[in-house]
Amino acid sequence: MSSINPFGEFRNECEALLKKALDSLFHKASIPKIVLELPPSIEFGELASSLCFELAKQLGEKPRGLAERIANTISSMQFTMIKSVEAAGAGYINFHINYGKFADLVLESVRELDEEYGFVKIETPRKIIVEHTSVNPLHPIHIGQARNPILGDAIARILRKRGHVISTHYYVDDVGRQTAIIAYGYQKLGKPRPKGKPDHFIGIIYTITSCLIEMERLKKEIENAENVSLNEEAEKLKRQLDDWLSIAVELKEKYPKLFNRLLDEVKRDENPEQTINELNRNYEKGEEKAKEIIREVAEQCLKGFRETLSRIGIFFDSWDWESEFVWESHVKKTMEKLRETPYVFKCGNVLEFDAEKAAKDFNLKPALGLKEDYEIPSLTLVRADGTTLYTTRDIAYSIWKLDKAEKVINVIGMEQSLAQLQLKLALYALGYGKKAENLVHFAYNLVTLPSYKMTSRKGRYITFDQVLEEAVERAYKEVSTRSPHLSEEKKREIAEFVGTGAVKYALIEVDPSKPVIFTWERVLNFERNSAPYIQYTHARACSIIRKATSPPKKPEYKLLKQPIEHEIILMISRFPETFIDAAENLKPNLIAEYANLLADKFNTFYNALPVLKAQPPELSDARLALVDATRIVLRNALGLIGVKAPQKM
RNA sequence: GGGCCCGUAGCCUAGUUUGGAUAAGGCGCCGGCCUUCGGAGCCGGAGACCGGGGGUUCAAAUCCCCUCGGGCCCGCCA
Repeated sequence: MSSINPFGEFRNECEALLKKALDSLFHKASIPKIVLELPPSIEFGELASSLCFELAKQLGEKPRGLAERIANTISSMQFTMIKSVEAAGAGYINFHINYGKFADLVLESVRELDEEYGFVKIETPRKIIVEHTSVNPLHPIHIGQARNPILGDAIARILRKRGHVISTHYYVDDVGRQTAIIAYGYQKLGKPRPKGKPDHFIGIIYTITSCLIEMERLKKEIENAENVSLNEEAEKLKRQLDDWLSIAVELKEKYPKLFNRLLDEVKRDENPEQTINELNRNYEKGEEKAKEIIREVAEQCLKGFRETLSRIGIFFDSWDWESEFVWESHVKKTMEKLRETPYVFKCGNVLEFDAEKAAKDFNLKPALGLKEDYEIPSLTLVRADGTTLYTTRDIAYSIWKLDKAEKVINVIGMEQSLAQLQLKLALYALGYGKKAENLVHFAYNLVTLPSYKMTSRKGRYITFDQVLEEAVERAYKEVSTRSPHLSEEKKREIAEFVGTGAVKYALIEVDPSKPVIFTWERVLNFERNSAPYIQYTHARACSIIRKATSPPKKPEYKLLKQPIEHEIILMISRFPETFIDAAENLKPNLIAEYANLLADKFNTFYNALPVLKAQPPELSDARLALVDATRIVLRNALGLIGVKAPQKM
């Protein structure tokens, strides 16, 4: 006897009995929809219904009386998984589980299904593209961006286990002004070979170059503004310039050689702005020289990204280059089609998309959760010089993705909500409305630093590599004090999965819609961070199993009578429902929370009750099965969020 | 000015989609545990008018309206 969803079996039985009782007692019309809820405490049973409150209103009777009648009716019926049904409180009906039978079902199911326990498959699997990370190849991945790969990877893992066919995509944003700027700087330096990690090296060049370029640009604009005596405007620009000047001082101090060389080179160029724009135009055209230099820079960066991401077990099925969509005319064709719709208008030499009109014509505001009187800003599609903008190219890319898959989940920060909305509306305008419904913007809130705002353009950031390094280093010290007897190699290995696990957990445990303020304390304090705690708990369970002379031979599950044992069995039985919830609502944090709670309960059990030395042997065997099941569920849960479950640590 | 997101003990968070019983964890604080299988652990305690005000309801942290505080967006950046 085994079940992929043991708690579901209990739930079904309760529902069926409740329905039967209601049908026999009351008229169909007065019966409210049956919903069973999880009671706040185990003393109220494992499932409960509050429908008597509603029923009472309909019938003009007291809820408590109704609850008693229903409970009595059910009690006279036949049931298997239920121990008792009681009326309670002001009018609740509480269902209590028969733990003797239930423990048998739960523990046998977990141990039999093992690596598949909990992963209830969806009836209709779909082909889903999860696009995540997609950090621009200009600078290293910083901690503000690190929430993206971790969430994206967890979502992909969860949906895959749900039975969907998942393909993870990285969108390489190699087109645009910013890539032209870094390529410009790289070229001016004579294509230097990177010192250290390539993305870090590129990041430094990028910041210095864009700083120098911005200062040049601002100086000219200030001049212009003063010539036509726009004093207020000039003041504003001067403040911006001051900001960049202070950054220039920082950069010059940190990287004197690179800074001075780039400064000389930029000064020698009569019009750097023009050179950069030309490079950008040439790249969009697919001109060989531009291609060579920009691709070289981008590849250097991606090499660094792959290094970082593979360290934490994140890989991609596809690397999609934005430039390919330009060169292969996807963008051009999409633009041509879009121009034929009534939603594109000219503003000088600039092409604009009328998102507001599209939303109105297709009556999409209610469905998109927008107020009717909110006017959606228009989106610029093409610059005066004929080059395209990011979101324009993203329209073509989105169509490509939607052609390849039935559903597309884009993991993108919530600051891009408006652009994602405009993109979606453009798809409707193009006649892709049906497909656009399957385009999901998985938005997450920002990771910020308490002291200053991270900006990659200004080079003010903490890199993800730095965070991982610190975390692993700190874990190493921790391991060394706790287990000094281990070999150096072993210590390093443990430090690696503890440190990276802690970082992952810290970024995944919080609801993605909430902002996270990054502090070293938050990520590196292993006393408070739950990943090492859960890993430790798992290792503890493994340790007991190692010490057992044999697998449980004749467990007598009826002997598991302690409340904490019941709580663990119940919790384990609910893993499948938690998994479904996390998968259907894209909430990886539920898994993190679940694993932590299960670990808590297991540690309570561990401290209170003996396993191997328990008497009689049938009880010892039953507890051993409980330990084994907990081990399996902890491992399966950690696997969903990409955290290693170690046998020892 | 408009739009979106967030607000729960000193601090970090769960619970809000689908309203139900005593608002749940962790950190920190106070007091205990060499109890056998791993102390990255366990047990106990103090600590919250769920940002504020109205409303709907038998029932509101949860739904509606107003309001305050913080963040983000409204670019020929991405």
